Amino acid sequence: MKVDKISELTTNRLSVYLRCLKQLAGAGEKTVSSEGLAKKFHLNSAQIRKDLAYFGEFGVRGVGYYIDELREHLTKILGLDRPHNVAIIGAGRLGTALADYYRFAQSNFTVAALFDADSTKIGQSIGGVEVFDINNFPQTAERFSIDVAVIAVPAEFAQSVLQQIAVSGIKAVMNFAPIPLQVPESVKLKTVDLTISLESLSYFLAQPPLANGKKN
Amino acid sequence: MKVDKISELTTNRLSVYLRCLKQLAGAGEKTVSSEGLAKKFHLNSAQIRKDLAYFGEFGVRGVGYYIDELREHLTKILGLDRPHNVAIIGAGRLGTALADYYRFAQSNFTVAALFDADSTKIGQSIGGVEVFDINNFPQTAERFSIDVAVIAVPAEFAQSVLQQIAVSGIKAVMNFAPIPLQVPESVKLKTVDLTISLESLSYFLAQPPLANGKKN
DNA sequence: GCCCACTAGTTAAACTTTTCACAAATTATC
DNA sequence: GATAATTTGTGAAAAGTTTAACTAGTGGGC
Repeated sequence: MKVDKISELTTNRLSVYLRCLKQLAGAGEKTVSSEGLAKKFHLNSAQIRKDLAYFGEFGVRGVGYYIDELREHLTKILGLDRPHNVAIIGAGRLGTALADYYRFAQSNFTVAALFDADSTKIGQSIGGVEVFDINNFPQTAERFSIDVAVIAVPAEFAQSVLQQIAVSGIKAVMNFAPIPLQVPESVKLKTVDLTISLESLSYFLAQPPLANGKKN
Repeated sequence: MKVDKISELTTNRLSVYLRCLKQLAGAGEKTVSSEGLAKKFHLNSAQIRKDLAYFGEFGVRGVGYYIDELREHLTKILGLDRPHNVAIIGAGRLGTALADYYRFAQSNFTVAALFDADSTKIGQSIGGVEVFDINNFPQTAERFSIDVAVIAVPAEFAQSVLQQIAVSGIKAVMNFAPIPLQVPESVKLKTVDLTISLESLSYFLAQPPLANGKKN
């Protein structure tokens, strides 16, 4: 089943499937059916099959999926078979926390450099990662083979930082600044907005509970 | 336009609109049209109108929306007209970083308490917020009038923490643990998965750039 | 080697979300 | 007060996503 464009919803789920497979492999399982995966992790089996079928025929009818084999496929599809070097822009509270978080989440992502505009921070080492001058981003990014940037600066600086990142050829950016950004053609931007998430919970709390007990 | 259930996509956008309105108000604007908002923040004007119309007729035809008035409406709809007390479960790297982050993001959310199972952490004060024993969650949550909980514990503990939270009557939970959770009926769970976000960027990098320059 | 149980891949239907397009309402202008 | 210029609110179309149902392989048991 070949298709032009794969939805981001699908690729996000591939990450989830991969994680589930790791868990099953850890438990010593050799194969798993789409139904088995679905039951265990509260997913829909048809959706799993469909998501996987976009990329090839990985399963065996009557058997299911060989876990090790499917893990390899997904790892490759997601580009996790090679290392990625991450730069975090903004060595403030959030930036350093993210650096720490990703450093200890064992994965193919290495936080290779922090960047800041504050001269008192530049040159410091935070958890073994040096803070560089944001104005030298292009050279430093090249030196460390950065391919993913994380924006963790205050909202008002996010747009100009994004521009700086973009011109130095970075293609993948994760943004934590709570502000809509104008995204250059060349860049894939993924925004995580911690404020929106909280406010959406607040909305839920503000709703009058339904009298009939129907799910909201 | 009354409707049974409001989509979460809609309520998330309400947060965005509210933020845009704050910015416009700060710039001294008095009214704004859906088209004006859309242009300025890269949204779709019909969608803005529709999202707002779910909750009432806030606009004036021929004029647009009165910014102050609409802000008040949205603030109320999102339940941001009253304070919320947040508990963060897990006083590790991520938990403390989030506590810090939310403490300084000026908003109606106050991080009132941290919780952990590690006895060496319990009793400590981190950024002015005390760490309590997770086993006393129900009493402590009651004492601080907690209405939102944030799960920032390792994946393997997330499910049991969620259960503990749920039984003590908390209705809104934000989860940072990268694992699918079984959610009790009474709870609204919002998961933010920092790993999936990164992996989805990795997928993008792994894709061969399209020869015809079509957008991917 | 044939049948049965099982399960992937796929087509089609159902559902959700976004976008379009226009009638209805409002203000400014003459 | 009629006319033109706006701009909302909304019904309908379009696009996208999920779920269900079905077809076609696969392997084990006999």
